[in-house]
Amino acid sequence: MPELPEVETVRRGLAPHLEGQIVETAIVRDRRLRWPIPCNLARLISDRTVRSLGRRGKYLLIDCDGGWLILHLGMSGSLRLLPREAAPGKHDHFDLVLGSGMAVRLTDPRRFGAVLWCAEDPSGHPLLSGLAPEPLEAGFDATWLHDHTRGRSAAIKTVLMDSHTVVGVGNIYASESLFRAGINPRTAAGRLSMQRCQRLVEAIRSVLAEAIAAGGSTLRDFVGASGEPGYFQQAHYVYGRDGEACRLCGGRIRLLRQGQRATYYCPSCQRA
DNA sequence: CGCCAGGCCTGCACGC
DNA sequence: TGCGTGCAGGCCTGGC
Repeated sequence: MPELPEVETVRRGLAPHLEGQIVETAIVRDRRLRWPIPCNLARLISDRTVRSLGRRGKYLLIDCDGGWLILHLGMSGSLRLLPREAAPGKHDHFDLVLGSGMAVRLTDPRRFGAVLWCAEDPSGHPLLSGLAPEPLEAGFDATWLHDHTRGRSAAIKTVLMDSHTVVGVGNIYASESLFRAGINPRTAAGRLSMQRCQRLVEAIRSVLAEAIAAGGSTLRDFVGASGEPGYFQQAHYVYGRDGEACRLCGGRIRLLRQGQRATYYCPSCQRA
């Protein structure tokens, strides 16, 4: 479920509870995630101190002072902070038990998430080394997007969701960003002008930044027993609004299928 | 029951 | 033959 704003919200919510904490141990209840959780993870991570909680794309990176824990939430993952003795539920596959008496618990019904250990700087890890720039950092700009898309006939919506183009833009924010930029999702990526690349970069940045800001309002509930952190309501312009009226022009929002993923767009506001 | 779901890696087929 | 490219498959459970 989580896209970049949700992952960033989780990061911000957890960071103050993790940084400086000793990891007493890790509890693995079900290793079968996207890749198996390493058997020896508890031994690798026990007694280390968390230096910082970072993020690269949708990956959370826990710097454990001599090793990094890489977390990914997949489609259905969530992390909660709760008392370490709290009884685990059916899909609570992993706990990081902290010296504070709390635990960070991974819940993931579909098990598309990941918990991996990396002994070296994870920027060189195979999963991270080829990733595109961060959308909210300087490396992602119109020049990059323009250069990166030259000669490509694939639809811009598909290209946006490719982590070699920009990280963190999932299905929801791809549709929302293209709407904000006024670009039809089927437009061939290679045919976007520099000006339209500029508009799209700005749209992606603002959509993500607003979603993160909205997520911030849920942080106060992060430690709550009922908390489902990382999920927050956002007023979408197109996503999930098939057949409804466009908030700008009143026309019908349409549903399209691209690469087996749903794309929502307004045919009159978004031109090729 | 079938279909759908916010991710993302892998492998295959294709065209140059 | 080798590359870039673009699909489709696969991993899972839960909800409608």
